[in-house]
Amino acid sequence: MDWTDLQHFLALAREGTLSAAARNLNVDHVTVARRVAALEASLSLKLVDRRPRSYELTEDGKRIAKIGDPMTETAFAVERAVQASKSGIGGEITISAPPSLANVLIAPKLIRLRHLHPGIRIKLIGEKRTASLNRREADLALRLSRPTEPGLIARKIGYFEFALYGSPDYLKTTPPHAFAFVAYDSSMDDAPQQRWLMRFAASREIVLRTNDLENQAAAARTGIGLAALPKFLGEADPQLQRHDIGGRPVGREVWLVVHRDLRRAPMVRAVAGFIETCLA
Amino acid sequence: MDWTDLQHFLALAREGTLSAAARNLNVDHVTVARRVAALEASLSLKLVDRRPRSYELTEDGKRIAKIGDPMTETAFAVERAVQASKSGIGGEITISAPPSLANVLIAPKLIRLRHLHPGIRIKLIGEKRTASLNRREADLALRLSRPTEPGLIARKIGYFEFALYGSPDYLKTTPPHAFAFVAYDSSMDDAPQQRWLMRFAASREIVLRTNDLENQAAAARTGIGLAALPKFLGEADPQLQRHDIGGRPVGREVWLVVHRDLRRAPMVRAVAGFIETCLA
DNA sequence: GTCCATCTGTGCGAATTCTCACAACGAGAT
DNA sequence: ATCTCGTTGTGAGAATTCGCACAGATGGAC
Repeated sequence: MDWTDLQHFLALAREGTLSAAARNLNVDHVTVARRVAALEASLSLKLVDRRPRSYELTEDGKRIAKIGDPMTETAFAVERAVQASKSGIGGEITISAPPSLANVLIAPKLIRLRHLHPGIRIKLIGEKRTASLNRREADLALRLSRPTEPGLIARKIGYFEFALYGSPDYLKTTPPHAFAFVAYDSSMDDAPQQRWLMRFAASREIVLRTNDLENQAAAARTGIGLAALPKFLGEADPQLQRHDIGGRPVGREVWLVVHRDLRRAPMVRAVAGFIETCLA
Repeated sequence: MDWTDLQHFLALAREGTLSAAARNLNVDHVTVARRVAALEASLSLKLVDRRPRSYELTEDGKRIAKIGDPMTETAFAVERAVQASKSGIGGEITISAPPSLANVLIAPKLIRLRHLHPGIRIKLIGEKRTASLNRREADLALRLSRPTEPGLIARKIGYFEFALYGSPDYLKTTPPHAFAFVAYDSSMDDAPQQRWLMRFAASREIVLRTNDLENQAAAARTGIGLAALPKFLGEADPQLQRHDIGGRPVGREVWLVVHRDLRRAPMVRAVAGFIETCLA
């Protein structure tokens, strides 16, 4: 049995479509189709039903995929072990962080990291979707809450508060009872800063909902209303002015997360230390 | 990371040499060498030291091999699951058995099995070395004692006794105090039939030691001395005559062994049932 | 309806990979 | 000493595999 064939089949089983599996494996979708067909031939067992617009696993295929799935996990464990084995500081390291943190607090300071360790190549992923450290989509991650996945080690390395910001002109001309607001869309309704904003807004209007914090800031700058922004974003922007309100301010913790297997890797330690200084 | 590269590296780590790994994987040794080199290149990590006459794992290589080893086990589990998934009775099935059992009790009757299930292809391995059912070197195995490996299911399906045999002429002309004996070599000193023979021989001479029971039988036929042979071998041979001695006879049980994962596979059940009738 | 995005299937040329044959070398047996 | 067996290394040709470009088809948005 060809292991690569099996790898492609497992990717197909996991992702659901040839194309998604192909993206996942960084190959052409045709290759996935061919390898799955080759696996079926070598096992003399039908694993998928080829429907006009989709591949569907047969019962046998589902069973095989379930049994073979641990191979994927082990393969990732091997990759982590490899990364951990690398003694020198050099090569590529991937950092995942919420976009705003990545843009404002990390990216501008990366030049210093390059200066400290010239051999290093940094890949910074600013994504809302939390990258999986288990699957080695990233070596290090910044998160706003303590992760619960097993195998991950998290350290609280920072804290930041939110405040309401609007354009100076808007704040000067608009009475508080007429404030309009900019918020995340409803998928973020559980986030503390969103609840905080909603409670303060009460019955006043939400004029814009967007998932992107930069968009919220941009909207607030134009004078459309008030947005809840991290202070590290709002204070640095001359086109935004803080509007203080009473009560307990809301804030989020910043956690630095690393997989247990990579904890001791020199490069990971170096970069983790650097990120801590960024947030100090 | 290429899974096939990893597979080749794991085989090398397990087998110790390029050539042995190549045999194990049914490829050329050059292929193993290249794939291991490719793996090292893609991981940027040295896994083996290339010495003039051997490959030796580096510390990193040992660690990686240990971590990746479960992949091999899972791959075998997949193969077993595939075999178990095959609904019809057809295709190849591998049976492992001690050579004498294979030759005398199984092989002559296989024609009947073919008759019952024309689609079946049988691979009968008569080896002293017990094939690993876990690694799917065989689907079914006959053993002379209950196996202890986890995951295996064993049923006692037979019992046979040993007796001493020599050529009729030898037994007629030789007084018991002058008997000479044919035995297994010392690697079999723990086997019940060997201990039984040795105790009876006491100080009398062992003139031939051979691992192969057929050789023992052939030697006994020529009149060199007495050999401890299964009755199913000795009684059927007109050139051999039993020499009864007092005391408890020695015998061995016959166990039919199958991996838990294959227990319910139709073809395995069919062949297992057939083998039981062979020994009934 | 039309457009657009997404998915799978096909044919072909290019790149890669494998096997084969041969070589060199050392260990152990005779 | 010689022979045989098993090991790794090298080079070349053959076989395989892959990616690309394009096609067809479907569902959703407008």
